[in-house]
Amino acid sequence: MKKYFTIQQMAKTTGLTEYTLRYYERIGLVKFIARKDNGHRQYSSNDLQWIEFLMRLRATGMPIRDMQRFAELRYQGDKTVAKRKAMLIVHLEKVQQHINEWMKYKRVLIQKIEYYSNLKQKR
Amino acid sequence: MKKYFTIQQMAKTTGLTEYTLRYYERIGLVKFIARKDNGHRQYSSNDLQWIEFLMRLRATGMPIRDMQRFAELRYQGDKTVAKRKAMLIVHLEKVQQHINEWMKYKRVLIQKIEYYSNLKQKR
DNA sequence: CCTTGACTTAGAGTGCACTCTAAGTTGTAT
DNA sequence: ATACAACTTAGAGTGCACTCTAAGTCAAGG
Repeated sequence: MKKYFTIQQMAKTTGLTEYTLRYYERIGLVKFIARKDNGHRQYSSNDLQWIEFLMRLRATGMPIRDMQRFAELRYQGDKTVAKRKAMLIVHLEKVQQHINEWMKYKRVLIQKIEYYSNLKQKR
Repeated sequence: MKKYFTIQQMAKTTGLTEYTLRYYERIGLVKFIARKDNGHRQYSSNDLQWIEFLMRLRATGMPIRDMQRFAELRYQGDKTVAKRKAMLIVHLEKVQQHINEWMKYKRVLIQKIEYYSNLKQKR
């Protein structure tokens, strides 16, 4: 019992616009979306999962170019698993660095806020 | 014994380009940079600290518009401390949210990597 | 019949934050 | 003297990731 989605439903579910969904297809991030008799896209829940994964990669700052590379590998099938894994490991490291950086900046912010609080007490 | 920097030295120290340093002045993020007799900028270590703080705000995703607002308040002096503090508290919350989000995505990445590892073992 | 919601290609426009160029000036260093 | 490193204004260009428009087609539902 498979569930299918129209492009509009996908837009609503993912938060991407229909434009972006077509754009992602155009640039090869998403491929082989099933079509109804009338040519309308029929996204499967599998497609949804893939798009949501893409969204996470974007949200963690992966450039479109790299995502295209990743998608290309994915669509080549299981033989590229090692390469994809390697890409994700590299990306994970970047994500970790980013988190570290932001935590450092967070501390700076907290210090600044504390500094402002102390200033207030003095006057 | 004050230390002064030329724009070139500032560029090197901060990692910003000279263009960007002038641009930040143009849009009001940085003001009242001292000048030598010949009109050349003389950045003080105080200026450096301010610019480095601005860079941290940028690095943590604060839009230029908000930074302009913050800078404006700063240049209005101590009477705006409360407002600046409030801005930083709001920003801190965003930074925290962002860190949480990225940590969530990090876990997703780790799971995916593990999934790939398991796939490999099966073949 | 006509509105709705898809679809197509190709290309233009947007917003952000720079980044650079042009075309000139001025003062210091070799 | 000449090269160098600044400086100015004003505006153009860049790169990214969308976002939208034009101008048309097509098929089902009320």
